Amino acid sequence: MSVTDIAMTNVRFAVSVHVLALLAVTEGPCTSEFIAGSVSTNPVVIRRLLGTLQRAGLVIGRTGPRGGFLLARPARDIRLDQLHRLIAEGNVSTASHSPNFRCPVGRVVTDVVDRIGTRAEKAFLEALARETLADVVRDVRGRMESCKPK
Amino acid sequence: MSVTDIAMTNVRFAVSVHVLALLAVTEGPCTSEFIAGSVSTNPVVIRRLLGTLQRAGLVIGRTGPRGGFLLARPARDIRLDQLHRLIAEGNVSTASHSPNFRCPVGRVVTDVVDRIGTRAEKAFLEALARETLADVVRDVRGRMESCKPK
DNA sequence: GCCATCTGTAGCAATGTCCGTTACGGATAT
DNA sequence: ATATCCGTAACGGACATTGCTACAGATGGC
Repeated sequence: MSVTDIAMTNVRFAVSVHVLALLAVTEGPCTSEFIAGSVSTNPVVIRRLLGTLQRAGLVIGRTGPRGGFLLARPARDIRLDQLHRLIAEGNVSTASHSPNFRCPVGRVVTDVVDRIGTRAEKAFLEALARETLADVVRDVRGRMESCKPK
Repeated sequence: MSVTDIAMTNVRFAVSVHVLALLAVTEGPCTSEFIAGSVSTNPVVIRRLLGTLQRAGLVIGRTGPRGGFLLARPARDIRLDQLHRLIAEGNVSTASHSPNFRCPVGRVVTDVVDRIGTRAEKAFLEALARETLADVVRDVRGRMESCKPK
């Protein structure tokens, strides 16, 4: 994704960061209803999103009373580029079209566009890879302190 | 852009690169119908897209017989990041949601996500900025030579 | 001046994606 | 046992984008 597009897709990334930070800050498991309250959405939306993260091994969902979601690993072992790859799968920034192959330009332009997009997307993900969830949590905690109503 | 295509959103960037390369390679003005033939789409779609590029000063559209579209500047003066900014306006990678501000995490997480997205988007655009339309055209010409049916 | 050519744009149907919601089955602490 | 909570299917609505028709306006060639 990327920068290119991502209208709604990016909301999913933002929500994912939000939820993971919430799980890191909170002690004990968080129910989808509690999380949905913080995100301002529906619990099912949260369960759907965290289902993806659970299959990737980032969180654990437990059913039953006292259940909810927990981080599956320490925050410093979750890199933001991994998260973005999970969430934005398929929404590459340089999605390409299907030109007319009988035109000499159309026949080759797809490869050129792919090369450009791959390079830019790599730079995007490398920037995300420089930060982990632990960095995010540190930032969140710092801002929570400084705006505490007291 | 057929029905089976995956991400529709970023196709506009790919088509823009395609069209600009076509304009650079072709001598004289190109009609929207000719361009649409190369892109495999409808002439109106081309006119809509090139309308945006025209307002940004990248191309010139001339009405009437012998009319069509021309590049408004030399290819080396069109950087790909400018093009992407034009096309993907609004679809920034930093799209964020609207959390519950009564939650201490929700209250601050938007700023954190914005910071992350801005940084990654900057890296994306800087990668694009390293290339101009002239580089694209050189690449296209090279590939046209090597796959010429002869 | 007349006319054929082309852009510029509005309007509309079709398509696809994502979200929010309801509903229900299954798992599990107590 | 039972209340709690996840997992998932299903459905409607909101929204974006594309493809298309139609027509007004500009313009070069005769």
